[in-house]
Amino acid sequence: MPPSARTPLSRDRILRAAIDLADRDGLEGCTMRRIAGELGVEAMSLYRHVKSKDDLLSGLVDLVFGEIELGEPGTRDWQAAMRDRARSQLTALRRHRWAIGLMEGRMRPGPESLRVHDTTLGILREAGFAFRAAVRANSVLDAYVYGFALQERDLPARADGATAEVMREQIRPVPRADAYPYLLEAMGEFAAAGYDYDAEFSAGLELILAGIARSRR
Amino acid sequence: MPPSARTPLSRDRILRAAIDLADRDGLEGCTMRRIAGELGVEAMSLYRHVKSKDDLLSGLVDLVFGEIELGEPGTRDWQAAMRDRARSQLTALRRHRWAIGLMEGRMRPGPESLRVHDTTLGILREAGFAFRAAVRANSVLDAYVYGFALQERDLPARADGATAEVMREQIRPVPRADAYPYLLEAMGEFAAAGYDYDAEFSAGLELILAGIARSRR
DNA sequence: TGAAGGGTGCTTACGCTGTAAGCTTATAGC
DNA sequence: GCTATAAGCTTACAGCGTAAGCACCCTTCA
Repeated sequence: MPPSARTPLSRDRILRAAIDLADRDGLEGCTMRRIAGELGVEAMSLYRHVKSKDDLLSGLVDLVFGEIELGEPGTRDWQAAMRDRARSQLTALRRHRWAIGLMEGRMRPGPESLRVHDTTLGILREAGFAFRAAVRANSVLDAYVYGFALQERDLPARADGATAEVMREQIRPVPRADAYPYLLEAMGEFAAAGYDYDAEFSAGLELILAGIARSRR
Repeated sequence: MPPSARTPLSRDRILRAAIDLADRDGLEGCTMRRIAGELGVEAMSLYRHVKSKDDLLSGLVDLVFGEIELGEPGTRDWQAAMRDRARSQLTALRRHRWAIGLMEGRMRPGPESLRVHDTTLGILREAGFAFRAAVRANSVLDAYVYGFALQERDLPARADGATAEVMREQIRPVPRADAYPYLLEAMGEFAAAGYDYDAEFSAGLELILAGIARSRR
């Protein structure tokens, strides 16, 4: 193959290949050799552009942060802004489920991570939140979004009949299945009427936004 | 060595050794060979008592769920009960930071996990929550606790001077450090006055509890 | 007393991982 | 056209989870 035919490797191309692979095969499917393979290259070649696997993961995380959309501080109602931010964040986490456990764990946050945190804080500050209150509101909302994404990722269940069946299956091996009456009640209900993740997310979000609004008097 | 001198292996002994190892060295330090080493045994011997590494992890997770303390449904004020539960859950997650990303991800939840979810639901139901409201309240609280634990785990920072220094360090490599004015403000504040995780957790928790109480009118 | 059988732990081996060291080839500047 | 530099490749190693099969001990029954 003529050398001109191959696009040169770059950190960006590597990260993009890696994120696609992770989206498709999960984090443990995203190995250096597979990423390289995807780019028609050997594993060790990646190390010219990436310090280590951990560095690569940091890059991926920052790419995900980059997908979170935020308005400008001071341009809108803070509740609307925070609502949009939470939704955008959830969307990004849904698109890249493997990232959920990684988002906050990086030793040195990338520029997109810094941007997100700074802007969110800014929105609250410009809306008149006292410093401590802004940090707290931000922390509570953030915790909620991550936690929700975590729950949602791990319930293999969507709200169809299969869900209830799966859960019932899980409970069966237990000595006395009726030892969990409330859980069984829940399963029956969901099997009958379904469970709408989006609606539940919104409901929880509104509840928290109201709590924040109220807590600053 | 005389055979009577060695305690026989068992699933329970293995899980206990593994949880200690994970607490000490983190999840990636907790390999089959190391666990075995801790017990004076070869790696493959573990497979007599544990189906796979994943099975072992499920066992660990259920052990952590087992540390979450809950009262009996119907015996107390639901807010007090949920507050205690959230604190107990956070304590368990702090003790076993490696577990945070694993707690909800198991394909078949163990008996302790089922107990926790059932009892929490029960507390709310017995306090008069409608079915959907109980599930929602539980989900929001759960999300908050996991999310908070996640944030807390990943900020290597405690609220001392080192924290601000670390964060400042992280921002430095960025083109224009003053591109993050709100973040810098936050760092300055925390460096001066500290950041109390427990207090922040409580504040967020109360905010959510109030939101839940209000949302059911 | 002895033989059979099952459970327990060990040995060996395989394919996978991240990555250190050093080599080779392509490119750019004079 | 020669040389310095960078980019990608090759080889190799230690460690991972675990499949297959062996060796031993402990129980049970004749």
